[in-house]
Amino acid sequence: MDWPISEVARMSGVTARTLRHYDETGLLPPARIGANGHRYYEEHQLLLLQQILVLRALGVGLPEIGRILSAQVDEADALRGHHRRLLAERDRLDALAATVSRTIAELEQSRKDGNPMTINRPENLFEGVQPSHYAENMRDFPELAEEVGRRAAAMSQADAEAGHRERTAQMIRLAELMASGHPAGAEPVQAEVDAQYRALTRLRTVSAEEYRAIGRSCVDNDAWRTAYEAIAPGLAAYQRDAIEAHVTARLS
Amino acid sequence: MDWPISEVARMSGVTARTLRHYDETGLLPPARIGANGHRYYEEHQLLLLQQILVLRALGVGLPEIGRILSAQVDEADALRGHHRRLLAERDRLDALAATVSRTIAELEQSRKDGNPMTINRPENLFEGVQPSHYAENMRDFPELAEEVGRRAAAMSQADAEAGHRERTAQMIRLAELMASGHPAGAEPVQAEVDAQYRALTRLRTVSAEEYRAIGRSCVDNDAWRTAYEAIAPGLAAYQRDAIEAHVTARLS
DNA sequence: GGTAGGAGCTGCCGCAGCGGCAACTTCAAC
DNA sequence: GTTGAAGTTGCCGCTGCGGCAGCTCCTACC
Repeated sequence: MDWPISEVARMSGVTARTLRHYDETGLLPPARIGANGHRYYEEHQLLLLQQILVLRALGVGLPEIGRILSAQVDEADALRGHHRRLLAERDRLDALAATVSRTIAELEQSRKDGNPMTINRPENLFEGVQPSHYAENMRDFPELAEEVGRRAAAMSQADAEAGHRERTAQMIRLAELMASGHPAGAEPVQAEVDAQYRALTRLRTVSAEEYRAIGRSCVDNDAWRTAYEAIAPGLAAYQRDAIEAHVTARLS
Repeated sequence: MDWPISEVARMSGVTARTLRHYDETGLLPPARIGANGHRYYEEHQLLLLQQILVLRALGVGLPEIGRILSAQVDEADALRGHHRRLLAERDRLDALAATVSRTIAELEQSRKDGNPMTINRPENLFEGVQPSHYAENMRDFPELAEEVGRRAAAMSQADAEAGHRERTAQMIRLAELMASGHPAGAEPVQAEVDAQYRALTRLRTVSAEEYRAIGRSCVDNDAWRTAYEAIAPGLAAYQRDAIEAHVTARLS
């Protein structure tokens, strides 16, 4: 069973032009090419196309998609990965919708009050806008990521939201300490980090060297750094230094 | 209270380059420009930027975004519109995730069976991939759209899914009638359309002329036509003709 | 008062991912 | 045998920025 290009275009919703483009660039060659030069696709190509479109919907670039598909050993495993990422992206949109909802409420409130609308925490206007672009967040700590993933799957929606709010609150407390001039090694900062560390060890034992690596990731990992810097400039490095100091002072 | 470009970039997560680009193209000029040429943004600009980023996340092009923002009378109303579209987009991702999930199941089933994986309905591989790109679907029938929207909001997740499946089943039955050679005016086709029409009138009274217009929309409205054509080529026109015949034969 | 570093500015070039032609061939059907 | 739909290969163009270079500015420190 094979299909000509127009049928594949109809079934998948992409244009024939796009399919030709994917052939030209080597991303998705057809199963065979007729003596007349026409392209014919089989089931395997449809499965590949599905993956391509899913990844594209997640904002992955075509060259990167090509690498993922060619490096792929188990198709079902790969699909499970895509599935996870789709759900994460869905949650991001959910968060974005919640942000918009909050903005509406603030807008109406200020309209009722008559004051000209003053935004208290402008950062909050943009929660959920960061494009996830195939978040390979925790690739440096695969086991930890797995553990966290398993816990997250078991959590309810409300629990997940509460967790997220708590982490944000932690970051804001840290930002305030930074703004008020405390060096990273100062007592109140170290108390915060200690609380963070103990929350982490409740999940799993973390060695001093591992914790130091996590601290470095606050700056080195793109996604994490962005999250910190969105709260306040320099916060990522501040968190890293605070962890550094904590490890030196209390874990060695 | 105003912020320099780097602060806005940090808070919103976009680059300063992007903000300059939005100024150059007139999409988002800063609140004021200092004597030194530096750009400064105030709260109103942050609110506009939020809308720009939300719309961009929905796949709306920058020129279109510009038109929407300038045509906007009530900010809160506009935000409510964006909010609805965000939720719709989230649901699309949900559908896509479900499709992937189903593919995984089929893949594992065929692996257990040992047969080389045969796809029964290849179309099903691609449910949810059509980019919604600011679906202005029912703009031709604003009242009907509103009614449907209100019902949809009151429905549970399961109800909504069931409704979607039923509509898909209708389309497939129609496609089979078309494939077996029945003309659009033939009895079994007309029976289908009659059932559709009666389901519609249960929601709201629909005049003959209105129903004819809905029929034309199956072909003229991009989103609807795509949905029909994804099932079978020519199905959109077939549905339109069937409605046309139904109106002529039974509603006049 | 010099100067070093960071942030801002204005160009300008380039790239990804196609869309939209044009010009030609092929296929299926009547 | 003709005709209309569907296929092919090019090539040009667009969008939405990223990434420079080259310059100005401001602040801070010595």
